[in-house]
Amino acid sequence: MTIKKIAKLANVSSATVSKVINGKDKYISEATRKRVLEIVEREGYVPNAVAKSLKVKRTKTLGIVIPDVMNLFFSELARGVEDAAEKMGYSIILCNSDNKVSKEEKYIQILQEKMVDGIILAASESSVSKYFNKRGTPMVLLDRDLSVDDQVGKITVDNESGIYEATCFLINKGCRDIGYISSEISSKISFQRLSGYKKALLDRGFQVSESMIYLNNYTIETGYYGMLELLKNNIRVDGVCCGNDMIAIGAIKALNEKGINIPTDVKIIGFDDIYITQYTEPPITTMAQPIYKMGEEAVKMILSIIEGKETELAKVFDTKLIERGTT
Amino acid sequence: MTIKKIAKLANVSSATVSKVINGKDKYISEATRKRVLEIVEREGYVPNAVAKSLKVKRTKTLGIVIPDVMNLFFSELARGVEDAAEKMGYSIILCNSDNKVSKEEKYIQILQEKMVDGIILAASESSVSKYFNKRGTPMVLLDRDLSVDDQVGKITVDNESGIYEATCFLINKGCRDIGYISSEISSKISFQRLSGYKKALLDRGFQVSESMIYLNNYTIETGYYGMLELLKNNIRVDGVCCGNDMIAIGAIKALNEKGINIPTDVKIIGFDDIYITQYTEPPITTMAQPIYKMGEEAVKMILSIIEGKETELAKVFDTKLIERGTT
DNA sequence: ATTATATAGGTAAACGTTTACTCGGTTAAT
DNA sequence: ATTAACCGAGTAAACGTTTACCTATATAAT
Repeated sequence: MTIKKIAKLANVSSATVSKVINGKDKYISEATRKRVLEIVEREGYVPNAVAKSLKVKRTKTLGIVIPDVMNLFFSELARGVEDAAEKMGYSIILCNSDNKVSKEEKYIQILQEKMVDGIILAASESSVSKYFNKRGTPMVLLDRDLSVDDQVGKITVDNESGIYEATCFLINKGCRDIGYISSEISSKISFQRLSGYKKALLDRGFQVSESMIYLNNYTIETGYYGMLELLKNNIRVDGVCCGNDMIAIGAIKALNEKGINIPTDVKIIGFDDIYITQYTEPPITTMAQPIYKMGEEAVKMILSIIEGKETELAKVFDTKLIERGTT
Repeated sequence: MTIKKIAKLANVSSATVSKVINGKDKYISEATRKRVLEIVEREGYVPNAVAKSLKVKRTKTLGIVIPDVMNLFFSELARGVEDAAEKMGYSIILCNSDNKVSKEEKYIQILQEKMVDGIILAASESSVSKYFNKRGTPMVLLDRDLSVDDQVGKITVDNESGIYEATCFLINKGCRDIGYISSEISSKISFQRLSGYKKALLDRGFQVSESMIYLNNYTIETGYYGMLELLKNNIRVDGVCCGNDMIAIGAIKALNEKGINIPTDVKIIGFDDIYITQYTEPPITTMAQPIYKMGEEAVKMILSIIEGKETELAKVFDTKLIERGTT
């Protein structure tokens, strides 16, 4: 069923059908309007959005590329994006980059070919600055900052001060030998977080010891092996600041296995506040990012760019301490 | 940049450009092929997939509608789907139904308008059988079975025998008072699971007590409050079979709070084997579904339907016991 | 010498919409 | 009575591809 066939059945032109379907029926009589609508209903007509998109040069579709939906942080981000997009009449194409620049680039190309109206990118850690935005598709960087020369929006969180506060919190709780487990500093956020940890230590009169720092990935495994490593290399460690909550989960597992009590013997603080942290044993104290909200903001920002509105291209959120059982 | 402009620059027809871009260059001289390709590269030409789709009536896009990506079960399903789709050159549009038929229907309509080549649906629990598949878009039901009259593919797991085995396992481990916490039986899977639990009890000479059964949702909260309820209503309970892993997580939290030891005092078994189960404290014993694989199979099946191949329209996987710390 | 086949490429319609523009007719204003 | 404004609807081009079909030349086969 096409608009033309509907038109024939209703004895009107395809223009008329188009108008009534799209509610541009100011100059359509109530009689024809009803008749057309009835036939549309009766015939089970489904509008062809791709034909429409070709004409109006707009797909009402957004692309989102994230490292991995199975990661709770990104699934919440994705959910925030999807919900906000849906409210505004947009669909989203989901792409998992696995933190690989090659996949990321490939996806961005495909999204541009599919003529998405905008791309929301949680860049892989080793992402380079330059994107061939050949089509000039509007883009906003989410969570992961990138020094990019194109005009792109940015939604971030203050990582350095977040980890700074987290570390200070551990110190205030009485920790004296505080370790740090996180990802390699191949990305800006990783650098900023490590920097926050070191700064806090120094500001409070502690020393930074490389044996107290374990860097690998933002994964549970890193937390697990990192904790083991810290325990092996140091006579004592009574607190550890984790680069994110996944790492905290892994660290807790390692401590549990070693029979080390949390929080009595060692205190743990995470970062992100993914929703599972409230259900672990013990529940994890963490520096919360407004994850879902950031997803929402990303679509607000990109829609604003798409609509050509005057837009503030950078929005940085604050983190917030959520104290639970691991401190 | 369009194919026509490229054609002009290369002094060939748009047909020729199209042919070289799509590799249908059997009858194109090496010279023109190179020239066209160079100009394409130089001009940063990006093919317009929506124009192509309109012509070839195929979008290389699949729709997936699931209750919620933030749920680890569905995010793994989604990941399996996305990976398999990507390998076959397909993109996916992600839709969260929140378990609501209204959203589900709305999304299916939109997906059809966007002319996706197929729809993979993890139906909401109260989904009704009939879908207005006006366009006749190929469809496969994933995880959630539905008695549907249209010709749709189905990927499922043997729920009844899965829970049956889980319950038997608890019995074999010495449990005598086994509770069951799960979702309302508003869906086929919920019915089958409850049925498996009851059957196991009866087959082994136990009685089914309604006070030992708590039904609500497939959520952590249900597990938490359900466990509390079971404890309140029964003199003793030494084992509980959970309708899924989220419920198990909630139940464990409740037990931990009550200072009841797992697995000594009460044993817990979950269902699904979402990846977080290995990292909880204690790690959760569960009946595993091949979640990721089921996602992959769903796209294999739908592509096979799309390509008009002779296809077995039902695939049911077995569950597998994974013994960990809660039993 | 004729015919067949392979090579290289062009023409133009079609995919299903939207929309600027046109065209009568009716009503209201001058 | 003329003009202006409003109604209701139709015409046809355009969006960017693909592809069936056509043309023309060169080579090979009979």
